[in-house]
Amino acid sequence: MAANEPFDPIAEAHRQWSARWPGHADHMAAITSVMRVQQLLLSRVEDTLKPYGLTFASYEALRLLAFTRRGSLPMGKMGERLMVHPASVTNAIRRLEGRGLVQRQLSPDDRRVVLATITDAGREVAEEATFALNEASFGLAGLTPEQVSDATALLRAIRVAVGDIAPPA
Amino acid sequence: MAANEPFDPIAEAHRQWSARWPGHADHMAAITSVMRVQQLLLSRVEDTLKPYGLTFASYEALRLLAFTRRGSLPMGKMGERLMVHPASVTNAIRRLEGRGLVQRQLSPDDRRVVLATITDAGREVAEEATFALNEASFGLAGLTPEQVSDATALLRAIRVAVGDIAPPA
DNA sequence: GTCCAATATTTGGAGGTTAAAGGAAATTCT
DNA sequence: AGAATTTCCTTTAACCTCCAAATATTGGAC
Repeated sequence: MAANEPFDPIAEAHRQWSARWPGHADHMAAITSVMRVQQLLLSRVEDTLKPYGLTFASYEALRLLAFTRRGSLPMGKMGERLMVHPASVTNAIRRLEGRGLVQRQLSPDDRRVVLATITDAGREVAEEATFALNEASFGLAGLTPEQVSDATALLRAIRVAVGDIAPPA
Repeated sequence: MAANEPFDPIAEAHRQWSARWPGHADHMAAITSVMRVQQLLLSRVEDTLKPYGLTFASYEALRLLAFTRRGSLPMGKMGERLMVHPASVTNAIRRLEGRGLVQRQLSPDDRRVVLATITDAGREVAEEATFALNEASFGLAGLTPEQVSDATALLRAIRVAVGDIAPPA
């Protein structure tokens, strides 16, 4: 995966773009860089999670449940917090349920609602996986703390520009 | 998709993390931000491409072919340049071939090699889609040029830290 | 009381990604 | 030559994402 070639495909694409549409090359390079870095970091994180039988998506669902007081949340709320489509939540929870890390039950208050509840086994796996991820610095060990917080700030600016979150007060 | 709620799930997750594992919260937030921004930008780009019947993956394949002299490239080379798994290339090219935007033939020099060649129709679609993406600034219109280049530089630092590319000389 | 509209979740389908396995062709070794 | 290895590509199998179309339940209007 990590080719470490002396050749950078993104830099090459930027050259091509500059030669034809000079005013737009930087935007293209930025988008492509986001895609590439996401791919690299996801791959690293999933390597760390593999021993626990979790993908990043299922880890996030489990972690979210572990954070709540009662250890349970309606499916819809999970989709909001994880910022993914409801169908993705259904999918992830179904698999976790199959492994006994989560249970599902209809809400007594509103029987349209499905409550996902983390089990003791689920809490244990979540705790161990979290330790492993923290230990690995989520794959960002090679960066300085400043680089990490600068990157987060810039990404937050993009989220604001795109309307994902409100601008800072 | 763009909820624009007064509530930021990533900020909330960062709070939770800080309360338990203070030294690792920033890494977690950085990773999660990369994932989220990738999702947002991909969605915007694909909205722009939709009228042309292209996804971002297939657009990139088409654009890559259009950049070459003869308009053709071996499948393997495409995987390297696009930084994706060979199976992804097979997939993307199969679909493009079905639409008549690309043709496939065995290389006369080495019959293990499959050459993908862009057709005239393919060049036309690539040109139009590129115009649309440039016009939309790849979804980054709300950012200053400095923010765009800063983000790209920081993402390049991450790629270096992760071993994706060599450090600058 | 009924009926209709909104809400919550699941299902099915199209695409994308990777890993693993297999066939065919080229290359290398003996 | 002949055999073994390597390379290139495709296929299959998991998973993830989203969308669109059911289903079921609630709640409000009449």
